Amino acid sequence: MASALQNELKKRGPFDSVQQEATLAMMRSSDLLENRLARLLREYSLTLSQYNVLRILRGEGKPLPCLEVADRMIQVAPAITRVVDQLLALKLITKTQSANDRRVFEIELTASADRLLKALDKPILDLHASLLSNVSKADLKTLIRILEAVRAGIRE
Amino acid sequence: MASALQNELKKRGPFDSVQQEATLAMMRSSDLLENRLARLLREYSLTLSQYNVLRILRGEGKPLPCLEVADRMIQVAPAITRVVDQLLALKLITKTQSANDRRVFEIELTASADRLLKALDKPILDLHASLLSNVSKADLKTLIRILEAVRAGIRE
DNA sequence: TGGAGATAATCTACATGTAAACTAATTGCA
DNA sequence: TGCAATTAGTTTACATGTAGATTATCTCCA
Repeated sequence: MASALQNELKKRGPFDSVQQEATLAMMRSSDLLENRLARLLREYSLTLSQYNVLRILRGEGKPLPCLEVADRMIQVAPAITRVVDQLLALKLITKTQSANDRRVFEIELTASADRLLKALDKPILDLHASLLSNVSKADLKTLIRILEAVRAGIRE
Repeated sequence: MASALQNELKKRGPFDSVQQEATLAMMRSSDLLENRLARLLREYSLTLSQYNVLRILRGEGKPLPCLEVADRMIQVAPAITRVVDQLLALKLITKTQSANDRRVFEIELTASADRLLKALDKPILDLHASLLSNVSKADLKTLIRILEAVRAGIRE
């Protein structure tokens, strides 16, 4: 015999929950944002992955090993290898074998990448601002805080 | 001459903003959640896309045209065509040409899909609950509310 | 010192997502 | 009526993400 609660849930499918709704909301919102960002970057012949690698390297301000970059992108090693190859071909990074540990290859931005990133700053900033223009700063800070808790919980 | 504000921003790279931080937070959180869900679904030989199609069809409770399903997934038409083909091969859906409009193909769950979804309900519910277990219900509701505003703003 | 296990990165294979061009069918309107 | 524009869906081509196996190097410790 179905409970009243179960009957109520049936309206939105069995076993629905606020956790499920939140997860779907995050995935849908993120997809939309990714699409918009990718569309802007395409005008500069960059993919989102490529841009992220460049952004991380600039954020760090010094050369980084490949897998260090992968970690910060929640990406898997083979994907980084490919992106690094692409960026090398575009002469946006250099890759040098570390003297200390010859397994490690360190990645560094070229001057050309610095210029490209500089040219991208304003358009990217504007896009971010415009995409989230109808969300208050206070809400954005709340959002960031809650999402931090989400990620902390996922990684155990 | 650099302003005090610019100097301050330099700490985290030029032109950083709360909007940018929020966007990155959403994308990273969503990626983590997607990975976990995909991992669970793989045990049932389903991809996240396939599961989403099934879930949407069950939620609707009646047959839906292909592109109607695509809309709700923020997916592009060709991707749906492929997923539909896969689900057809797995005998989890049926596809019938509409009599009213012969351009339209309506998709419907099979009894086998109903059983599969039923078997998945509990594990999926548990996973969602566990992934977000350290976020309070109140925060989840706030999260959902803010994300709705985010999406409303993106679609104009 | 030397071998087992760990680590950085790559290679291969495959599934998925997106864009662009295309087909078939419908609608609107002149 | 009939043709232009629109819409549903497919096909093709290509870029990206993930898994699993592999290579090269390093670390630890018996």
